[in-house]
Amino acid sequence: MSKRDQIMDAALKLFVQQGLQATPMSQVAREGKTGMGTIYNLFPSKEALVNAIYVRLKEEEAIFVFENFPESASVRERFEFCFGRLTRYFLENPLEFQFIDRFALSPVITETSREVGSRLFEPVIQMLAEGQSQRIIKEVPIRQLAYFAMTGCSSLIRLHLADPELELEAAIQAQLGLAWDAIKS
Amino acid sequence: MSKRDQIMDAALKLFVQQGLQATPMSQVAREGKTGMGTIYNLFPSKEALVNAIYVRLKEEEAIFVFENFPESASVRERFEFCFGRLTRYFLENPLEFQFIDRFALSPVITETSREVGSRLFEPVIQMLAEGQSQRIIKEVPIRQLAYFAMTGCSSLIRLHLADPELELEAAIQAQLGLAWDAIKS
Amino acid sequence: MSKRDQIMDAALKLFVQQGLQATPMSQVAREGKTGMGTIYNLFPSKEALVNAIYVRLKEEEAIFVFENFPESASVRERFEFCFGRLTRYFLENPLEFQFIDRFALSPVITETSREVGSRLFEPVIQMLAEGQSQRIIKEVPIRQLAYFAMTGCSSLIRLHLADPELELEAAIQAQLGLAWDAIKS
Amino acid sequence: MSKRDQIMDAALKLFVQQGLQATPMSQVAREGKTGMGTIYNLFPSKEALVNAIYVRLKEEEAIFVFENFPESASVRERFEFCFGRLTRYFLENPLEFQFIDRFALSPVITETSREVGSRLFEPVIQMLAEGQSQRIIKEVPIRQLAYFAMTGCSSLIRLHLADPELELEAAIQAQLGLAWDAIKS
DNA sequence: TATGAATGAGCGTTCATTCAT
DNA sequence: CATGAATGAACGCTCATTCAT
Repeated sequence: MSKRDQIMDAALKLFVQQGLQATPMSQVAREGKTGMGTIYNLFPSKEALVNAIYVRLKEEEAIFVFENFPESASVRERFEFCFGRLTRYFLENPLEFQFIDRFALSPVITETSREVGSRLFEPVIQMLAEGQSQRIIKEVPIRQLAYFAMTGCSSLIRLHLADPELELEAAIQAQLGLAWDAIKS
Repeated sequence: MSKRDQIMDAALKLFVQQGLQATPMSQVAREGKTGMGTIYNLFPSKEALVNAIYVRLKEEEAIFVFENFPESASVRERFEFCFGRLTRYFLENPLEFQFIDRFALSPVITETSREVGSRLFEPVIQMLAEGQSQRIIKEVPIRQLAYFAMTGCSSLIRLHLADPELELEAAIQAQLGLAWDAIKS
Repeated sequence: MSKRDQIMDAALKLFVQQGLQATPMSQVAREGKTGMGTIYNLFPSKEALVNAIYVRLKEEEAIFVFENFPESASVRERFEFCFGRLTRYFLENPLEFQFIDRFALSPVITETSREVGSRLFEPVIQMLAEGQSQRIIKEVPIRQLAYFAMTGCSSLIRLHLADPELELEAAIQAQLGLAWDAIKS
Repeated sequence: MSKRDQIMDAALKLFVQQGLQATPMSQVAREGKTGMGTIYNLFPSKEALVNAIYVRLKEEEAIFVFENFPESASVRERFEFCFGRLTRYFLENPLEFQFIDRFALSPVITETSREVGSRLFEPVIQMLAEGQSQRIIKEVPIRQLAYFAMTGCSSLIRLHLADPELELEAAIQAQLGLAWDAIKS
């Protein structure tokens, strides 16, 4: 594994477990099995490291969610595909979820980084638009629909983190039902 | 206004605008028009101040949301009452919303403080349970329904903060529709 | 008991038990059952309080040591009288001993305060001078003799504080023997 | 000279000249020609620095006092050797003397550090025991004798610090005479 | 390129002192 | 006179960042 990845992985774990400011760069170096200098050769600052992790996570998320995306399937099928994938991705990668959930809105994440995150929405937006033109989806501003569905998705993962006993498979199906019923017209 | 309130108000504003760690206690003192010592006479540490603000906001939120709550109205009416109030409260108090939204999951907020926040859910949980026994609400674990609806509510406020142009009155109505359609059976 | 004495007694105890800088004036006020303001009405500063205690202790010490001093007894008898009294005084007043032992050389004690302490030496010096002219005492600079005998006296009390098991009456007699044999010609 | 030594030397001087609490760590850094961080890389806290200095001084003292110690010489000769060396060591190293004299009994010096100091006594204790079995030394508890002689030794150095005019060589000889006459039977 | 010892600005916190009551 | 809430300068300590090796 590259030094770069070692550092990002160590930092991801520590930032989530301890918080951003409670994690000194020296600890990131130790856990990442590198020296301080190496980190600063690869990332100009702590803030840059945080942003690099954010962007990488968003990219991985997008890749996972849209891999084998059935472009020509029905709106309903596409909706369930991508929200199902998203939910599963975060359930299996709790560190990644928590990082995004907790730091996305923090001022350390720059506008530029946040824009990368928006890319993910594009196919969703398009799908919802198509659903609206087919009169399958409610006539509500698309971004409002998208936000609503995606934060609904986060809520399940937070619930799971708070209570790991939860019967997951059923919960995921139920959650997709809630989200779809919310937006379908 | 009491010193205590001056300090909490100044801190709330600064913490949201600049972030927790980017706000030195000396700045809180200056904005709160007190000396550092006064803060530390009232709050044992910075962390305690953050938690005190969190708890106060949660209490104010609960008071606002459940004031004149129509206990004997229909489930649908009660649902719209409290989610409508919650949405309006946060739309009118963006600082309060952002503080809760951003710091609730941070490790500085103690479990004890978080429990205060849960109190707020109780009447909502009860309302949903009643709806389920009347077969108006889906047969999905109640906490899942509650989380889903409440984070859906936050999503509108985040949307509004990102894009203040949004036509609010219509959006609130739409949002209540989304949430209700999600959970009704 | 006067406020002044309450404060000095509380401060004496706390300063010895915790150290000077580890004892806030607020704690002195609390233990002395007064307010902060009262302390500052009676003593202009913390330093002044420390010095006032030092001077009072030195005066009490002198009074105790020279009470009923047998002015016309032999040099040997006077020697044993005053060193015996000094030893006993500090053995019975360990707080007082520790305060003087530990803070006398600290820079908080002013030259002026220290001079008060020297008064105590005068009759001792005079006694030693008389002993020298009678050829009973060694021909060594008198201050050297006096210092030697007095610090020897402290050593027994430190020993007692470190090991309270010590058989005291015998130790005091032995100590007087050591000191006398040291200085006698 | 190592950073560690630079820091300890600067701190020794400042602590003696100004007192412990009157010396900020920032001043130690400045005088020691290092940054604050370097101090805290080498010593976990100010207290640890004080203790490290104490232990180092005690070790240096022991080395100086017992170098070329005539193990097989007479008790009298050994007595004069080590008390003579001790006296000279402190007369030549007044900073070192004052540090030990003033802080040894302060609560910042831990029990652990103090124990290091006691090592120094061992050969002295043994020598006195030997003297007692030869009936040269008084039948008084050995620790009492040792304490008496050693604090007697300090008294000369304090006298010298108070009055640097003192004719030293004669005073040292006189002092050894006082101490020996005190303890010999 | 990789390292980690060195740096010092900046923070949270304390506490001697004041002064309105 | 007695009080103690209010003050803010000053301290111990941390940690992001640099740079000589």
